[in-house]
Amino acid sequence: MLLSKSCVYGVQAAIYMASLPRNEYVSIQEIAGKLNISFHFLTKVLQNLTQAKLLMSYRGPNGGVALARQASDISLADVIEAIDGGDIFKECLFGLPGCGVADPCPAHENWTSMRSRLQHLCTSLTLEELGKRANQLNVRLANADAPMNPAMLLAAINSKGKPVETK
Amino acid sequence: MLLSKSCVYGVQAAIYMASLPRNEYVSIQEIAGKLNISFHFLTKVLQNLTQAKLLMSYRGPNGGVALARQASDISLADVIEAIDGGDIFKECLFGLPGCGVADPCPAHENWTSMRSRLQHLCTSLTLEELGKRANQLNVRLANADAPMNPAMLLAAINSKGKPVETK
DNA sequence: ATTTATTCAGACAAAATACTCTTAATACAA
DNA sequence: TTGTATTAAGAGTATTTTGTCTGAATAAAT
Repeated sequence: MLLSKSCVYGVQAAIYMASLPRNEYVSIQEIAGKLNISFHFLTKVLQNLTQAKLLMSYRGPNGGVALARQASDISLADVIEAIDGGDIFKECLFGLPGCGVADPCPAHENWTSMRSRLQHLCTSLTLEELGKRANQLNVRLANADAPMNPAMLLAAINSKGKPVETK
Repeated sequence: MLLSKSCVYGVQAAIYMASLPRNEYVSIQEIAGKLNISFHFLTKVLQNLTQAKLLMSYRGPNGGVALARQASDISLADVIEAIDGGDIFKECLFGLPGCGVADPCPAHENWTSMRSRLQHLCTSLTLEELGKRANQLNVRLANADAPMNPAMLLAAINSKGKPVETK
């Protein structure tokens, strides 16, 4: 996979926070529950994001984490780099150290152009945009067995008359 | 990294074979030596390629492995899929199972277009092309501390009068 | 003050990946 | 027909990644 699992979790959590109506502290418990991720593991992952100043955290009752900047000012690339490091956008396809114009691998030209497209995509996708999309009907952030998003819940209520019972 | 190490080794070996003047059986010893890869590990990796009918193998003295089809008829994607599986070209950016038009993640649209570019690149890059490039001066297939490729050796001899001594 | 809810830090365990080694099977050569 | 060079198969080890757990630090509420 392109992104490590840690990285995916971090991205999902960041998008989840950006999808909320207001940027308030949310407990990692809540995020982990909504996204079906191990709480303790997510805690570790999000520490990377707070250390990178993408999140701010607050301890104690009603504490949690929140975006440290406007969602429109945090890119997908910011989150990815904070967790997996910036190498994704620099690395050789074959992982050869020093692969570059002076000393390229046979796929260098092709790969650098792919890579910069990828980087461009990730730097131009903001949490704001991703958060908006996450709120749309039939869009989901995590595994199918995770709780529905607000839009889906609302739709389910409206169409059925009463919400489906969950065990 | 996008590709597993096993996969990179397999790709490197395949390109190495395609870079040779004729498609003859080459011992895995030789390949592993030239590419600075553990012999036993490479053996395992290449077994995937022979099972996938991309390589043919022959045991006993003067045995080895060789491309099972013309280098122009084997794509980078063929090799990648034989080792890492075809999921690379199908997977969701976040690894969500079932992510698709009906049930997308927030990055679905952007990612599918990137992914298909990647797939197109890998299916259109043939071992023939990559092998040719590997034979060019200052192009290398593996780590810098691996032996030089034929073109580099030749150039070194011609420019210096005698080859550089290596410890 | 004490309890409670939270993040932070780090030890530990499990799983996946990468790598090593040994033995078997095969085929050539003397 | 015995030895030798090679791939095949699979057991075993090491490293990295993923995940779990426990305790400390912090801050609010009672």
